[in-house]
Amino acid sequence: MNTPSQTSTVRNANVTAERVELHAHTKMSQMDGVADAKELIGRAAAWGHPAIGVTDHANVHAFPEAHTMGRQFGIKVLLGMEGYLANAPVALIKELLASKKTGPVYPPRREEIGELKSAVYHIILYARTPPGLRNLYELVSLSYCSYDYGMPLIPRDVLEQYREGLLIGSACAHGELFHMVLQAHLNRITPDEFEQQFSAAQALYDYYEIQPRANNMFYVTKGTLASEEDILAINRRICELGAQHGKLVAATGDVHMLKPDDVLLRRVLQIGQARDEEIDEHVGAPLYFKTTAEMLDEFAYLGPDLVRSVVIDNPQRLMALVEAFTPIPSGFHPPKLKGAEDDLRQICEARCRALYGAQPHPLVTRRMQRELSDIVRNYFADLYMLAHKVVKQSLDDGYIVGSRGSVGSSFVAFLAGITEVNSLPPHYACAQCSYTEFTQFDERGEPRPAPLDGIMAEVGEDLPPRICPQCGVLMQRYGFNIPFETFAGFEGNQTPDIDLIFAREYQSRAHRYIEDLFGKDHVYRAGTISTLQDLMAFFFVQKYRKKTGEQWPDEEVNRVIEGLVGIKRMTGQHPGGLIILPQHKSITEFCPVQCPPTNNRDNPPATHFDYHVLQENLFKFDILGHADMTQVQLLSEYTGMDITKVPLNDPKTLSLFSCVKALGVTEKEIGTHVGTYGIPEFGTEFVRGMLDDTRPQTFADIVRISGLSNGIDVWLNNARDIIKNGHATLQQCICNRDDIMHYLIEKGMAPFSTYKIMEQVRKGKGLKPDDIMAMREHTVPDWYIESCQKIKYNFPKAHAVAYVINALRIAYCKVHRPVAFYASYFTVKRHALNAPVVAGGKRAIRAAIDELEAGGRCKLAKNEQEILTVYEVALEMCERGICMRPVDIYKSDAARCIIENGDIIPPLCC
DNA sequence: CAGTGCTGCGAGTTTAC
DNA sequence: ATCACGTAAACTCGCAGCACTG
Ligand SMILES: Nc1nc2c(ncn2[C@H]2C[C@H](O)[C@@H](COP(=O)(O)OP(=O)(O)OP(=O)(O)O)O2)c(=O)[nH]1
Ligand SMILES: [Mg+2]
Ligand SMILES: [Mg+2]
Ligand SMILES: [Zn+2]
Repeated sequence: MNTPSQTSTVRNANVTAERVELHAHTKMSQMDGVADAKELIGRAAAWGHPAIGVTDHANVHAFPEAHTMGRQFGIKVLLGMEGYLANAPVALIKELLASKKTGPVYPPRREEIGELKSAVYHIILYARTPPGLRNLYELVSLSYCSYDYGMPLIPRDVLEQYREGLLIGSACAHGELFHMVLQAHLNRITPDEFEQQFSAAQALYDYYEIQPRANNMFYVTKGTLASEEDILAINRRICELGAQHGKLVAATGDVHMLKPDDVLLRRVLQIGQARDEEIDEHVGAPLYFKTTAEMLDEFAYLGPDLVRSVVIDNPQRLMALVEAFTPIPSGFHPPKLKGAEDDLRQICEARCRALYGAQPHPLVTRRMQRELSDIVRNYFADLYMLAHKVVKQSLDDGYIVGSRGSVGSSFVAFLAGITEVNSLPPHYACAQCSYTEFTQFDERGEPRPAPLDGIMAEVGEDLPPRICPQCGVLMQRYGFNIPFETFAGFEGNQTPDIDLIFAREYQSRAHRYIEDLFGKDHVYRAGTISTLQDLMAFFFVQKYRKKTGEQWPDEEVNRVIEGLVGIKRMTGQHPGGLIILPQHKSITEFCPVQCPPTNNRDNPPATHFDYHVLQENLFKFDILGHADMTQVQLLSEYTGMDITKVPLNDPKTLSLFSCVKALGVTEKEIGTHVGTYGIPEFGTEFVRGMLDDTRPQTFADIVRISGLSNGIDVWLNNARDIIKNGHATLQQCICNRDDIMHYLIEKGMAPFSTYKIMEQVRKGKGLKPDDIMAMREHTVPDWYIESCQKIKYNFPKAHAVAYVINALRIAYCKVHRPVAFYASYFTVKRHALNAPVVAGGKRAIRAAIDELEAGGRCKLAKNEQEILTVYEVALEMCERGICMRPVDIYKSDAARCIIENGDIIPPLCC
């Protein structure tokens, strides 16, 4: 027979109609499937198949990608799943689940499924209609949240309840119907019993599946069946039963890999992860995606008419039953808070009056009004108000909140207390009479021909002192000069998130507060999906080769590794992202949910899809934890000062970023040229090296260093060389993403296109050819274009400013309240603090450092690296004449350092 | 007293901001 | 000698410690 080539990527000319694969696993079939969804769907399209189904084990993770790929390749993709049907009454299943006396059901052991396992069958569930999709999402959610017994089960009763809109197939040899036919074939049940049981069971199904003989050869290998002929007989019998009960029979492949070569991938995967020697023979089965001709050939034994209907006609008829719909409803569906728009306006106006008086400077009013209208138009007012409420609650609870991310670009966010970053251009404001003066704009808000008194400072913190002309007092200095568009874009077409950081201890309380505000069923953790990466794939290959003794050429090793990368390992939870639904929506309209496993039972359930695919449709609020907040809080307690009120333009504090003098030690004593050990984000070897190279003197330049020191190829291979080669100064380089937009607008480019370029570059996607052309036309120099191409990630200026603010607060204490600084530092780093060594003083610390460095410093494990860093800070502390005492069982606190007579007493845990 | 199960913790891995 | 993004969170597994049990 003329079989079309497996590797052919073109439509097979020998058949007049093509089959539809109705049973296919992708890499999302946890550690089982090795077929990439894109490749699978691409191949189905290339072969001219009118559709393909995606049916992963117990999950629907692949839906969004599969749907997108279907569109891309112009082929219908059926959204389905191979579930675990639990053929037992819900009550019994619940009893089994509860039978573990105490504590969580997790983690269930495989062998514990015991008696239940015999009643668990595979079953194919397709979403046939939109309500069917919703039901499928409900079933997935229930299987993970209520019926997870090692595998997420779907009790039969529950399935009946959510039956509407589903298209149900009988699945593989592990399916219920196949199992019954097998029992009858082996005479383990009488024909009467079979007749009765089968009729009852089959009512649930829309179609029966038969599969190639190779899929089920394991029954022969294991000895359950005598020969291949038995497998064929069972398939013939299933066809008869289909005719008898008026159900379609479809030939399906139970695809687990794209092509024959990839059978090896699945074996490597299986052996790689096997705990013991239980290696399933079945895993060698050739479950690759089959052409129409191959399937016609395989099932030829059914006779010419039947083979055509099971391979081509029936699958096509089933495919036609499935309606067209998307896995996630389109549009942005943000949550609502009653009266948010008015409340936000009022809050902003009140704050504005407090800072800038009853008649604020026109620039201030204009910026506020422009932002507010944008915010309202894009349905963000409610989200601002939500953030405002969370911040307020936290402050009321006595925990400070830090700002983070691009929201700091919004002046309204500043007025609403969501960020500490004032994004206006640099200006003076009198605390007494509210007189406001911008250096770059006149009293009408128009650009000045020359800056006020020639003041060139780029941000408020760098402004020289100035006396209010009206009342003669020193004025406040504000403004970090950040455009709103870095957050909101130009046409309201992007959906940014809002990021807040809290002390770690408060993070979960903030989460709970949001749950209370919107109701538990409207707040979900963003879910994540972890997949196999290169390193583990390589280990799997090693293990396989060791077990089998096979030698492979390098290309084969690489092929297998590449093939294994991206296979789903497990699902997880986002570090702090909460998805918040509008009141009238339910999560299963968008995706299923799953419960947090093991220790995190208090966390809200997580979305089954990751945030990436939900981003355009639902709002995410990032409530992150950060040690900085804990440290600032501790510093306030140790010093009795409000650390958030500390001056940010103190020369001694700023000098830490360029020399060690303010610490009263020599470079030699502490082993570095700058004073930023222990200052968050500025203390690493890399960043200290940058500071040494650039010696920043101003707040603005420290913000630049912050941008340059975060992300690959921003400083090294990029800005550093540009400065060294004399193409540009530090101030002209791309330091933060806003710089790009600012520079290109200045060059005369259209604002929206500069925004798009900025977004591309900050995500590491480089420039499009069109962009490069446009940039050249506007006389953008080559070094600038190259720099854009290299950047892999770039901060927004607002984020850099927020973090520099925190760094400077901590640095202020390092200079002026050193004991409190070291006490707070060691408290936050207590997991890496070896108190006995540090209490031993300089000599002991030096010895410990030498010991760690003896084996070569880049060889150090991650935790050893952290311990080393803590030693370096400890050494500096000793050089400044501050001592750590040994742990004191009477005086030491459980978790934090205590200060007594200028000495630090470490916590008990150290 | 050995066996069992629960609990907490560190290491390793991945994702995310 | 080395060319470095910094930091937070979650999950799995294995192991040690401890209480309970037959
Ligand atoms: N060092 C470092 N910081 C990051 C990275 N990704 C994100 N951050 C920090 C800086 C971001 O401003 C902040 C918040 O991240 P987001 O994902 O919310 O992005 P951002 O707010 O910048 O932009 P957005 O408007 O939300 O798209 O977290 C990274 O890869 N490295
Ligand atoms: Mg953000
Ligand atoms: Mg974010
Ligand atoms: Zn005044």
